[in-house]
Amino acid sequence: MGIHERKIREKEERRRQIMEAAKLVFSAKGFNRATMEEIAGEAELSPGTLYLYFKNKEELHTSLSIDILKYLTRQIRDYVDERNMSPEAKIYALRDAFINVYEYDAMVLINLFHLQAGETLKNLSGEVLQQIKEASGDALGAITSIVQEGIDQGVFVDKHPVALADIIWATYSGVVLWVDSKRLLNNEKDFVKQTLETAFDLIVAGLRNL
Amino acid sequence: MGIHERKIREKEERRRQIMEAAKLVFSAKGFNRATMEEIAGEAELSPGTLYLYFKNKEELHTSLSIDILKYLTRQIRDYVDERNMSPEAKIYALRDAFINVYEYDAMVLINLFHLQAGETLKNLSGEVLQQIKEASGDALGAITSIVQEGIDQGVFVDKHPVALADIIWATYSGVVLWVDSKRLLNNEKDFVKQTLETAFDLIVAGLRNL
Amino acid sequence: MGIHERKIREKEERRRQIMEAAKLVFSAKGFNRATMEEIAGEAELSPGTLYLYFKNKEELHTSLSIDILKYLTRQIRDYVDERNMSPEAKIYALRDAFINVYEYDAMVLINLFHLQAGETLKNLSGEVLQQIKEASGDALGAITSIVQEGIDQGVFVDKHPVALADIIWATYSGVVLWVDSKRLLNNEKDFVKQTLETAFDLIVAGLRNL
Amino acid sequence: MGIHERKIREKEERRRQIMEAAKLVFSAKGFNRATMEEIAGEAELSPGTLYLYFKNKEELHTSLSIDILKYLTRQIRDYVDERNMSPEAKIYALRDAFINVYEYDAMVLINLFHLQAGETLKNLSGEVLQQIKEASGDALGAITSIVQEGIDQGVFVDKHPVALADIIWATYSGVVLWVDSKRLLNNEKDFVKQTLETAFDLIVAGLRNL
DNA sequence: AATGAATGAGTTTTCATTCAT
DNA sequence: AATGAATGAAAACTCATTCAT
Repeated sequence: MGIHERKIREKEERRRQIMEAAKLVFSAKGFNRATMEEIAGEAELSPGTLYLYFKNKEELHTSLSIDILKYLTRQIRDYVDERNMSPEAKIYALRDAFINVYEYDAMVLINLFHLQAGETLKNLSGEVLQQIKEASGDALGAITSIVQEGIDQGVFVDKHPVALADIIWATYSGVVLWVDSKRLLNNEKDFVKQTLETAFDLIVAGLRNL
Repeated sequence: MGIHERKIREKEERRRQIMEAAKLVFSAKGFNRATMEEIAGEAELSPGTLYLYFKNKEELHTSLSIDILKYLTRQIRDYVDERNMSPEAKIYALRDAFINVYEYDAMVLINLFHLQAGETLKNLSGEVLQQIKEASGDALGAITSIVQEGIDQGVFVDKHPVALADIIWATYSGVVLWVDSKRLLNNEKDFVKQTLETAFDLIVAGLRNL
Repeated sequence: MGIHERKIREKEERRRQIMEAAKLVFSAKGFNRATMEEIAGEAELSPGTLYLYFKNKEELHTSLSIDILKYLTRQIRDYVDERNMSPEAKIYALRDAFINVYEYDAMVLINLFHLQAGETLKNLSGEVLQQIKEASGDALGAITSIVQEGIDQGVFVDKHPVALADIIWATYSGVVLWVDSKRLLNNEKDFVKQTLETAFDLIVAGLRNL
Repeated sequence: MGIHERKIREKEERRRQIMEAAKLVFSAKGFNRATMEEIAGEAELSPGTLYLYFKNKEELHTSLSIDILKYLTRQIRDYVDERNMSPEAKIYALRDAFINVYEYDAMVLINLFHLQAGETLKNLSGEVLQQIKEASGDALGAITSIVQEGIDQGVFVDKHPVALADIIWATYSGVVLWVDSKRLLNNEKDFVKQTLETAFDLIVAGLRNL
């Protein structure tokens, strides 16, 4: 491995280190109350260094979301590309992908939906907005494909597949956020998994039997 | 009408006037970028006056949410209390209540879900938190009653009614937020109504046929 | 008693009522943290009414001080005008006047010395400044007379009587403020009386024996 | 000198620079009318920078007082520790320490007594209150030692030494404040030194001859 | 590459005072 | 005379970002 590769690798590591710190701080404080100084402290770096790796606070925040979106898309694609599955089984596989991603990094996923739901979106710079748009377009596209397949095979109700994908996505984000908020409001335990399972039973029954 | 009643009425009117202005500004800018000065300007009042009616910015913001939650609860209760309806029809009525409320004041509803989803919740004072908790407890309770009735009559799938109510609520908020975010991201038009209709078809089919 | 006299009497009563409330609030909060609204509340009047009796907050505060200064001056003069006392006895009588005034209304006296010591003095309007100047000039004058008499009779050390009066006054205010501050800092009990007694023993011994 | 020492030294210098500016502004305007912006301007720094060195306005103000209290305590201790002096001479030395400190920095000393006398004390945070308490405890303790020594040697009147120290301190602060206030009220010149000299003649005579 | 001290724009909130009723 | 709603100026403090070292 040449010196050049090592440099690149080190740089990537440093990026990770910052994102890891940012994840913790954003999760604990939310976007606005999180300070770059605290993130820097958490990453054991100085504030100035953060700006060598991320253009600004917003971009740092968004990178977390883009990351998880890409991870989610990869997971979904894996299932979609597997040929020998019924559309119905694929929806359940989608559900498992959702649950996996949630369990892989709940904090970042919640961050993503906060971003999607919140005022932050309004204030995003065009460039970053574009990135988010693409990444979420990919994820939605993957879901749409599954639904489309089911419709094509006559197994699913014949509605506009994009609308159905929207509903699936909305249910996913809605459940994650709502359970998180109930956790905060009532100190309830985390029951995202169970809720998603029931939700998908409903969805599948609906898709099939409508 | 005595002088006392008129005073009270005027005071109430002034409160409304401020909330109306706040609604516009919070919707346009989000909580953080909205300034009390701008709200005051919109209400054609001085900044100081706002503080005669609301303890602080947070409380002003939250009263909007509590208001819409109460309005929503009233709407739902109206349907629940009507006896001659099948549970299934009640779910559709619930859907219509949701759509009504959305169409009555989309901006405030989105605000509510932003609040519920967002970091704001973390920073709310105990007292206000309690109010929100109660108001959303009421709404959820109303939904749970409907579901319970359906289960009791053997029409709906026999799952924990609170979990089902959670899913309905999560779908509602998820759809509203997601469509809003697609509108922002892709300049798409508002299709909350259609999406909710399809979503409830799925939900009802699910509740019935599971 | 005519209607006119009653009106005047009522007016005077209302002034008292306000000053009584102001005393409590200024003592509890200090000049800056005390609000006109709180004083009004304490007096069971509306804020606007205060301005019918006092030009502004400052004047209301200062009236308290002028009042106690006048009361103090009257007390001192009573002793000075009594002929059959040795200068030494008069100094002790002065001490008793000081103690009396302190016990009569410690809060207002402390207020006076705060005013005298504090930044408030810098910001007083010319007119009010003049009033304070006169009132404290009167009190100091009375003290000076006593000292002068002692010097004239050859009983007291022959120093500039104004300087000696200053020292007596400074000791009085210093003791009152310092004991008050020790009370606040260390939750000690009020020992102004004892301290003043010892202080005057020292002063008298000094005036005589120097 | 290493780079680390230089940094520390620079930091200390910056602190001084801010305190110097604060001293000027607080003296001219008093605590409340002084603004952080003006202090920053005087120090040729930006407002934000002040907050890197002092938690808030109050702490900046109090550090001035704590500084002068420590300086005063050091001065007094110097005299107390000198063995070959009569208690009486020590009291005169104390007087000179008082005068020295006054002449060294009258403005800050007046500020200290304002703080001690004023409403500020009521609003101090616990931590700062503690610091002030300790610093003034030290100063009072040093004075008490001197008095104690005189009592032990039978030269001074046998009264409670703490009470005597209180009187000395009260006289000091009373004289400084009263002369300052006469200066403000009557445009008189500064005669703290003379007044303190006379005051201490009285005190010493009193301590000895009572 | 990393630092971290300095910046300074931006916002909430308070409260003495006024004035229409 | 009394009210009390409305005013609006004023100031502390925060924090993303820069840049000299």
